[in-house]
Amino acid sequence: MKSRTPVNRKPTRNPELTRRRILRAATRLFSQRGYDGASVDNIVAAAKVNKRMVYHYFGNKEGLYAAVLQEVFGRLADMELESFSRAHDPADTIRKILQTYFSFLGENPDFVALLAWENLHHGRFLASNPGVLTKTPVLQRLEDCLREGVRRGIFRPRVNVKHLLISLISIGYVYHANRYTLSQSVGLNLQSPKVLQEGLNHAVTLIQQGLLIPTGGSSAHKIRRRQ
Amino acid sequence: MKSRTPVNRKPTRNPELTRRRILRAATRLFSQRGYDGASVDNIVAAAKVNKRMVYHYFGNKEGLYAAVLQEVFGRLADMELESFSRAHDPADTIRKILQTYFSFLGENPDFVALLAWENLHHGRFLASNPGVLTKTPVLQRLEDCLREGVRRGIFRPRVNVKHLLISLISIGYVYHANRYTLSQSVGLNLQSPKVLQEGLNHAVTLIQQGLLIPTGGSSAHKIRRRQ
Amino acid sequence: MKSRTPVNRKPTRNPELTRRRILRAATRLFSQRGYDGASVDNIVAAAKVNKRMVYHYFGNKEGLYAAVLQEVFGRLADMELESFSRAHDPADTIRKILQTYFSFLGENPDFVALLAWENLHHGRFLASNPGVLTKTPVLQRLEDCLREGVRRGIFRPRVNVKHLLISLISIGYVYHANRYTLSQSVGLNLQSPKVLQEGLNHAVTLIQQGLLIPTGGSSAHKIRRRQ
Amino acid sequence: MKSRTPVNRKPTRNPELTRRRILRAATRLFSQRGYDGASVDNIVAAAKVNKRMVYHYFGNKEGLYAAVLQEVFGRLADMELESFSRAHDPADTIRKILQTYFSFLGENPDFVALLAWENLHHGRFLASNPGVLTKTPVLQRLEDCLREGVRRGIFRPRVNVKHLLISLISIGYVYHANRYTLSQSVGLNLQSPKVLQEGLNHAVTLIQQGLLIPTGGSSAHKIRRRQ
DNA sequence: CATGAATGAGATTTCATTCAT
DNA sequence: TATGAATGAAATCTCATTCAT
Repeated sequence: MKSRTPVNRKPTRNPELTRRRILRAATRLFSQRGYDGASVDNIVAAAKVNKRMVYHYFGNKEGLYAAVLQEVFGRLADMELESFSRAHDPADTIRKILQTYFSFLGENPDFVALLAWENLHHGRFLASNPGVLTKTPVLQRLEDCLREGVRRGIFRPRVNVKHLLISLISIGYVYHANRYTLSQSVGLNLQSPKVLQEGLNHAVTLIQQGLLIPTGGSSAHKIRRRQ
Repeated sequence: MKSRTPVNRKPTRNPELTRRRILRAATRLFSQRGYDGASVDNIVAAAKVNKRMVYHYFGNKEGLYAAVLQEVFGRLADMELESFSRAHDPADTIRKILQTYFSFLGENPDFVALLAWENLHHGRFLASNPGVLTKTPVLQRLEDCLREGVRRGIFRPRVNVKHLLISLISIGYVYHANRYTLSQSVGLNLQSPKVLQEGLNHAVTLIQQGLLIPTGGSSAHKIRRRQ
Repeated sequence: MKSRTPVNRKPTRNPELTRRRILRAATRLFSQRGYDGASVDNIVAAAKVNKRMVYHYFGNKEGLYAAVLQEVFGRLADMELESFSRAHDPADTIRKILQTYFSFLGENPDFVALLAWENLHHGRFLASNPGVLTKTPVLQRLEDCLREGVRRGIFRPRVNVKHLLISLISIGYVYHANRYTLSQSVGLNLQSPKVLQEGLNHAVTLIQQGLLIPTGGSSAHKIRRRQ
Repeated sequence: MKSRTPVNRKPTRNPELTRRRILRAATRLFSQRGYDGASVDNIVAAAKVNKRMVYHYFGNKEGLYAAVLQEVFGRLADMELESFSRAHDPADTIRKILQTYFSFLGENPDFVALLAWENLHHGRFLASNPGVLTKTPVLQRLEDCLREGVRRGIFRPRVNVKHLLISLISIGYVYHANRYTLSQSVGLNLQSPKVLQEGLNHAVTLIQQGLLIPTGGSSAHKIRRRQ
């Protein structure tokens, strides 16, 4: 049984702006420090809004985190819908996919970080918000590409498309997500754009080549039999 | 409404055991929840030791975290020294490296998680504890392997060994580190050992193949020119 | 992780309904959780009205509470005016009064609860809102009844009517207000209508009997002397 | 990932005293303001201890409340074991029980208040802490007393002992628990010791009388038939 | 070596209330 | 009349760390 007489100062009275400011600050801080490392206090200080507004617009910290994930992971979906629409020749398609993921990850460090946080939390938020991360349409595109490559007699048959997509994503991903540890253990400065470009070129060649029909050389033969 | 009747546990008086218990609990909790998510209280509760002991043995929370990193990242170094000792034929070596990293990451989820946390923190602890993660000896081994492959006329020349190592690590790493998000977006259950085995086989073929000298086929030619 | 997509409900534009909805929800929540336990947010959520309306119609939370008390305690006054109108024979009147209070309390758990809250708050609101709980007209009725009983030679003289009224109210009250603790300590399920009916019958006999002129028996004599 | 360097001032280092101080302050404040009305801040301020100690000793606010209930309700159990041990003559026993409850409630306003709070919360804490309020041993004592009274030919047979006990408790209880509202509606100052004493005397007479075998008077006959 | 009591700061969340529209 | 945005204070509880024994 208490009475409280709040003194108001100067309300912003711009709901959309308030919401956006919170979301933007939260995106930055969650991706930098993770769910536990970023406090609501940090976020509202960065967003320059009243703390209460987080609860007004997002319910609670988890709700805010979910909204951030939705927005950031939505960028991937948008990108995937935009790109990969037109058909190219098979080898080019492979290159295009690699390039596109590589660029996207490079330009969206928020995404890279949040994806990593999410995996570390065993996909806990994604599990409770299905639809935030959906099955990628690139899979279909890649399947068509592989089939076409085989039809033209340049690609090996029976390549598993899902595992291939994982390979394509992996190589790009690790350059950005594991920048700091890889720099140390491999001895390459992965912050450098030049090195990143080298990496992408390397990967394109490696994987395009890896899909080709093997030459009749004896050693190549040996390789295939060993698996 | 937890019951808080304090139980006077009698002192353990076993310094080495106490230390190990703390380290074990901390490894689990730090890898599960990260530095911020795991509290000293959580750790001592899991380790069933007195809280003060953490400060006794490790100075503070950061010291404990550093000790955990040292121990866990040390396993990688140990593994790298053990394996890759003697030369096989080049293609086999590639397979062996891939396989070894893949197994190591599968068997050391702590390592995978802590590596990810560390990257998310921009390698902050690794930077202040140099020597925890050193330049890998595998690089030399791989370089020898590549040179031998070229000498035997089966591998392409001018393959960048550092980027190749990154590729080798990447593919294995992502299967384990991005298990949860990849499962959703690609539609493969990466928890399944069978699927993991498929992934490894796929990767071995892809990369071995990717290192071969390309056939004289027109399309392959096109590929190389495009880069 | 509540979903907070705001739904723009269109204004009700029905002042009387809005007021009633607030009052109804507040009555329920205040009686369930007390003044401190029921928040304005709880109440407006239950009433499905805009929070500002509480302040519009009732000034503030205390005003709302006062309005609730007024309404609920008014029911007692109404009941007291309705019942006990015409004279019956004295013993019957006693029974009637007991029965009526008992039923009223059983049918108005809100009243029971708010009365208890009010006592726990040392009658704070009643003190600042005199007239909400007035001296009961039943007192006069009971006095007449006692006098008549004495005149007829069946009731003891010199029975204090105020204390008698307290006794009548007490027994009914406790069955409803202390339902939960009494059930445990006495071992009767006071939720059961059958048990409540037994209790009422028991009380009627006990008190009717208690008002009679004691027999000349030696033991009864002893009792009276002992006090 | 924050660092905090706490500055300690002057630890009390007296666990038993600290615990007692918290418990005493909590008992007072919970009984005065209820669970919701008493804040942990209020309690630690009154107890002059560090807030953290509440959580150290009692887990959380609910745990503290449970401990308070245990202590306060324990007083009733202690009282019940102490009193009512020796046999008196039946009428005296009735008086003794009434008197004892009346005194206990008068001397333990904490108990009265917490009992009321607990009922208002539908016995929520008692339900989760069974054993705090047990079936009273007075029941047995009262049963013996009734039987003896019947044997001696002074008490009516077939009086329900459980309902009688409720009656005995009720009358004493209401004088203390409903002091504020009853004062207003009946017009008696229930704060006054003199009035309380009158009330007790009234109740003793009423109930002792109510247990007697009814006289053969015609009106008394009518009463019994009406039920 | 080991214990658990003690601490101040800060975490998330809810409070009653007022503002602009 | 009605809405929902906005607010400062305070709620419960946890944090990393240090103290006396």
